[in-house]
Amino acid sequence: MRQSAAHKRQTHERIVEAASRSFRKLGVEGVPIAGLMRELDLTHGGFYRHFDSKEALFAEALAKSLGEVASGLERAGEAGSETGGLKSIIENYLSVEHCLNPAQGCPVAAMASDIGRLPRNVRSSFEGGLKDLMNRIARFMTGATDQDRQLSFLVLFSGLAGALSFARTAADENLRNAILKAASEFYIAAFCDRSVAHADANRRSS
Amino acid sequence: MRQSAAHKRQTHERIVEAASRSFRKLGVEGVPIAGLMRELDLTHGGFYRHFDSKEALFAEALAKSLGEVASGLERAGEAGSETGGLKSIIENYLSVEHCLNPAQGCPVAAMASDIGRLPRNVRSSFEGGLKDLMNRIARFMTGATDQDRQLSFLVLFSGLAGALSFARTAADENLRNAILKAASEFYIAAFCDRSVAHADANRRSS
DNA sequence: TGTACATCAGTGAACGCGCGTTCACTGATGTAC
DNA sequence: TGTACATCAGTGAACGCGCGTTCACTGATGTAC
Repeated sequence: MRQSAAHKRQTHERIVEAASRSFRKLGVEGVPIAGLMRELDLTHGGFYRHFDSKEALFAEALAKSLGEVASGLERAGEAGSETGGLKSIIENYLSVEHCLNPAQGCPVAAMASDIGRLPRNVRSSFEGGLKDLMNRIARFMTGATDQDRQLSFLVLFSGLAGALSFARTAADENLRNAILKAASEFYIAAFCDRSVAHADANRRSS
Repeated sequence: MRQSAAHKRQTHERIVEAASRSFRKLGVEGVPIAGLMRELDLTHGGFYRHFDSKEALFAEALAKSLGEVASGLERAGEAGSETGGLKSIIENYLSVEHCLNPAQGCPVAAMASDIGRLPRNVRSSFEGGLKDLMNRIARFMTGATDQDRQLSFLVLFSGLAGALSFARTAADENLRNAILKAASEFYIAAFCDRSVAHADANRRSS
């Protein structure tokens, strides 16, 4: 029952899509290939017509979800452009909705520790996707040079991911929401209002 | 070959100690019980004389490492008290050394995503340890009330953990060090120098 | 103090299970003539 | 346009392995007399 080339591409895409959601929700080890394929009404044997290994799928799913996050943040930034865009980006990232839906959210917040333990070559390809993200969003940052804005973005992004990831560890809903709110206000004040502290830090480091 | 009660306590402690290091380095799934016991020149069968399950060990190891982090940060804060303490805490947390040694470092930075996926009861006990940590370190924060200082601490702590965790995903050493440096300078500027932005955020949230 | 017995920390084989990966096979699709 | 053949996406059984956990056993330690 061979399928057409177009159908193969579609199946490949469906696997990556489902994997990217499951990995974010359950972690790499929490997603068996057989289960993933069953979810798509396929059997596990066919998996290796599409990917060399589970790790290769993970790398591809990670890249895809990182690209989606970039698009989402870009959209949020453009939608809120009358207040500089960045405020919308921060509020969007630290929303209760994002916190409650890791499967559709940022892979860094959902899997930072898993990514850190990956073999070097996979981390390098991840770094590529990350630089794309950085280049698309850095324009919303304040800062004199491109490099300033890029570094600022990395600081902000890691802080946002840390806050979201941390909020998700909270068992108590009130604590979780308090963290999201406080972090959101802090980063908006630090990076949007006048970015005093932040500009200082950059100036001193140069 | 029954051992004395004192010897049992000592063995228990050795297992927790080795586990807390291995879990931080390799993640929960990366540490088989048999391997852990072998590392201590024991066999895996005896494990269940000490713990109900692997998960119970994880909870205990997590609590222990969280307590050690609290002590380390407290020590750093007191050592650098002439500059307010907080600067030392931040520099200590975001040091290259901490980044390169997850096994001896902060469990939140090393395992945030794993913790978020834990069953609720384990997350609740983790939250207890976290509140201890918060209560010990919040005194180094600026802020009018206890609650202000505690919330500030949570924002700072999650940001630090995010930056460290993110730096560890970087395949490129220069990028990794740049993130650590930029984040360190940013958080020092935001929370130590005058804490302008931060005080603003707190004021607005009340 | 000595003796008989219960306890239980630690051993090592075994159980049951789920996982990533492989492979012979099927049959619809694409291609060469 | 029709026919013969090669390709290869997907199937489902199987392989090999490592894991968490259990269990009968051992023998030093603690306890009761």
